[in-house]
Amino acid sequence: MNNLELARIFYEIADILEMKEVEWKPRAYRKAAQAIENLSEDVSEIYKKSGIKSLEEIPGVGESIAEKIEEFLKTKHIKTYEKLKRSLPKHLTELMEFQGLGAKRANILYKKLKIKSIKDLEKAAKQHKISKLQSFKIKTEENILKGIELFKKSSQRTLLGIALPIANNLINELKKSKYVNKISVAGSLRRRAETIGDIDILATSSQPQKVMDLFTALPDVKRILAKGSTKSIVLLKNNMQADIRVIEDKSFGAALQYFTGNKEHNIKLRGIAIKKGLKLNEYGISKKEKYISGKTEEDVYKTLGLNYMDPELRENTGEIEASLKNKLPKLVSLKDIQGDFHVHTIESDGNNTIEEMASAAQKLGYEYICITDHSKSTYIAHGLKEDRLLGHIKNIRKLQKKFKIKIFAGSEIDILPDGTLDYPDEILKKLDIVSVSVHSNFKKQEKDATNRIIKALENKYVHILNHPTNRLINEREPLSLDLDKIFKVASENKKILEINSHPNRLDLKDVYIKKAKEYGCKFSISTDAHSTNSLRYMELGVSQARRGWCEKKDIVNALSLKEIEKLFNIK
DNA sequence: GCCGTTTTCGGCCCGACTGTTTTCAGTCG
Repeated sequence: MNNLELARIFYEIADILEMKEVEWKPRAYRKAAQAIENLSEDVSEIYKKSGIKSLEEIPGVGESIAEKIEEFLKTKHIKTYEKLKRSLPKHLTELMEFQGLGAKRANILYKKLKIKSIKDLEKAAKQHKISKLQSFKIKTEENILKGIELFKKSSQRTLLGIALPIANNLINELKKSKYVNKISVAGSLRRRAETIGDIDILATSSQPQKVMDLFTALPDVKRILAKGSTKSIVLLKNNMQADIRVIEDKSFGAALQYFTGNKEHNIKLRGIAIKKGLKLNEYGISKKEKYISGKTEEDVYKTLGLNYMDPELRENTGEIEASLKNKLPKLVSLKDIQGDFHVHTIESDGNNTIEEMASAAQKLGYEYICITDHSKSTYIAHGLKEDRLLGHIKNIRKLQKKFKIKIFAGSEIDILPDGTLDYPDEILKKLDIVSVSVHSNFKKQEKDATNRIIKALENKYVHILNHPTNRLINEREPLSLDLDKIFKVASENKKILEINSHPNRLDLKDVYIKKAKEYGCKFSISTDAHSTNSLRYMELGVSQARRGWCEKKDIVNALSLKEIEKLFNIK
């Protein structure tokens, strides 16, 4: 749990140094912060291996930052940081988070008007003090006032599951135009990050201006934030920002690569290009001003001596190195998925019947589905007591006769605070597939919380651990867990970890999936659907599995029905 | 402050848009 705190500190150090007009260091601190943020292992674990030396192996971390990490691990403080913080007013770096204000202009505002926070900024703008400054005119003041309204509303990133359909809608609208040739989403959305800052769209056209007009007039648009000849930015009605960029056909691949990012991935690619005497930008790869390639992303990677890599991998977490060694994973895809192991019905807190869920799953082309209603302790969700569960199982067996799709009888069983399960073993024996979840006592200390889950995983009837960390994105912190220990136990006991596809959950999350995979764990990608519509969340879970470098062989519900029956010993 | 198959010193991604501007700096992604 040190990584996020350290990343935050290093980002702030970067901001403070930038305010002080220190050159280059801010970039170094940001690079290190980003690397630490994306680690799949806690820095304390890395430090345990061989101290400062192993810390320096983190890309972007050198001697000085490694020492600061050590200091933090030992004392929970970093003296340089405390000192830097004291040298500026408390909230000053908050100004840099404001759209349109960077270090330079924030600094001017502070020096000339003593503006130290967003609150001060709002006050000064309302009193028209800003437009009186020599280097700030009326337009800036207006933009600040507009920006404040937005700043209050939308400090949170949007869930992937919400942004994706909105973006698809925008793209479908634009596709209708004869002026739009090729079009795609780019950015973090194309990489299928769990949350999205803004929607990036890339298109090709011989008439970019027409596309700008079209885009800024779409029905979802609330306000135009910028409109140029090849690039525009709008604010959507749901307060998300959407950007479009239009280029020529011959640059589509290069631009798509460029705008998909992420930033660190791109910087590394450009480094590779430079070493080969090439220049890489959004228009293509060139040598001495002469265009070489850029029509497709495949061309771009090939020219750089790399294999094509799926967007979900492009986070500069080893994919470029893997590509150079021809060791990129062949990622699992939605069409590999043969069934869903986690769905609810009206018997507990779902909205549809067993028949409706089974029939919807059959329509998706699945071979099997597992009905997993809640166990008795989740009384809020009408969890089933033993007698009701036995009746439920009987009902499932009876309904099977009406369906081609295999309906497994399962249950989402509570792991009680002491690690025992909500049903006794005699009941578990009667279920085809046993999956277990934590639904209470979220605040336990790491040791207790970890032991609670490990005890459940050691039950020989348990097959799957659902939403392992129990986080809700933007809402609830994950359980405090020693995940290394849990992954180790899961792997040794051949227990399956769920990748929960619900937009709010996406749990396990990408970096932990990758880590668990290294421990040899297998995964089930499930929707936790409470209605037939939500079965479609599967693509979100698959995208996170892909971000965790999973191949078909890592995913249990990519197995055929026969293989599943063999795996779970179901007769 | 970091980094190295051009380098242990001297570089550090690069281009669009806005407005502070009329030839350029600041900010963003």
